[in-house]
Amino acid sequence: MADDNPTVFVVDDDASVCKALGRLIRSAGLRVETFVSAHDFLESGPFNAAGCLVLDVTMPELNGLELQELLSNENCPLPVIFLTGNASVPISVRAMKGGAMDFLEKPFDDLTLLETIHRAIARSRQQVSDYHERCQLQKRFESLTHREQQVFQLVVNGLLNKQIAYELEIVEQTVKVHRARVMNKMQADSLAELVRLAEKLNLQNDPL
Amino acid sequence: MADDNPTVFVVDDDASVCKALGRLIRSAGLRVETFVSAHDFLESGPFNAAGCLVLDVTMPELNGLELQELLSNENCPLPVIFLTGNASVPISVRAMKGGAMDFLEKPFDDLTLLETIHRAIARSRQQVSDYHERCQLQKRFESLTHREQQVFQLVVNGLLNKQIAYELEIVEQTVKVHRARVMNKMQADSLAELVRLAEKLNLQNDPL
DNA sequence: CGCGGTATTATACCAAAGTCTAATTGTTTC
DNA sequence: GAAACAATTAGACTTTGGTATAATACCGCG
Repeated sequence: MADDNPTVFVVDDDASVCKALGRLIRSAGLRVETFVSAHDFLESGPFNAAGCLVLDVTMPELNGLELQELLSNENCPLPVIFLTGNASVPISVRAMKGGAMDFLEKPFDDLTLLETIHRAIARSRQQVSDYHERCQLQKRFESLTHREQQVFQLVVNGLLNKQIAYELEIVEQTVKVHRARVMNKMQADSLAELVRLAEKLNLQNDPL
Repeated sequence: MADDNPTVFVVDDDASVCKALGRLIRSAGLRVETFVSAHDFLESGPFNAAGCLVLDVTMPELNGLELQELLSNENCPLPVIFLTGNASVPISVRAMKGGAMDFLEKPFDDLTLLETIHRAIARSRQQVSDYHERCQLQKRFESLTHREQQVFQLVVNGLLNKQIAYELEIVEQTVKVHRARVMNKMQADSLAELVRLAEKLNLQNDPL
């Protein structure tokens, strides 16, 4: 929806590998950017569009696993595919536990890699669109005044206007005013929708 | 809540390994059952209580990976921890992609294994309780008549009674009757709660 | 000080939802 | 065929929710 031209980022300290991978991926009709170090890659950020990352595990300075961890801490929407020549089980397990899309040993099958890349991009698209949606929601929520947020919370907890009024020690009419503004600002046109928005915002259910 | 005595199932074709693992896990205060083959284990099912599975990868007949896949197809609530002597990267990756909790190489650290087991059990508890909640919900939903299910769907889509009446080509009063029965049978005491129940039931939002 | 934003309340009214009683119809089941 | 269940509708009534207009009060900022 946003950017229908996803980029595959290739990071490998071996320039010839970068070149070969770039050629392969480009041949599949995808945009590619290659980097011979994690630092080079990081400088080209930030990454908020869909895409994926093809990563060599063993690199000087910042290796593949470290880069993966660093990115995941920043909610980077790029799924990671590891490539490696001399891998060990603990490393591959760590990579997968870290949320890697796949972990391929060289020499790998070109088609396998391309297929994995396509799955990664599909996931990335989903992540990016979810993220955007959540951002917009969050923005709307923050546009609510404190009182409106309180009323929002209590409304989606299922309380009646009169009960909300009692909780907040105000009058029912005041609740109605806040409630109407909540519906407007959150762009919800039914209570059902408002509840769903609250769920997406992780508004707790129980807390009084 | 349900069963506060989780069982660790150990499956390894080497009886002495079973024995040693049993001793170790029991020493941590957990209930253990050991099996020397996947078939033996499967016959002791079904497994609907919390627990976890400690699994050798290489076994005759049905190996660890195959057993994992088989169980995951049945929504088995037992997280799997793999143990292996002679592992390869592709196998560990496949295991992790299959949702394994961890993949440990022998010789492994006892404490590491126990810690992993505890995390697995915690996850299993969550899965079991989610599953039970979902079952109860599903039962309630199925206790609704067809008409009531239709009304349910349209209500949580945010339609007004009169709109629902128009959709179903009936009169508003009839909708009210169905709606009241839905609230009763679903044990929801507010529209907000009903919407949340619908979400948990994966009732689609849009479809007319 | 005046202006804008927020919170509050009152009044009044309409629309929507919930409840209760009661009746009719069709289907299934014993 | 009677009993049980499901679906439907009518009528009457109450409660709740939504909307509009208006007014008061507080606060911070320029």
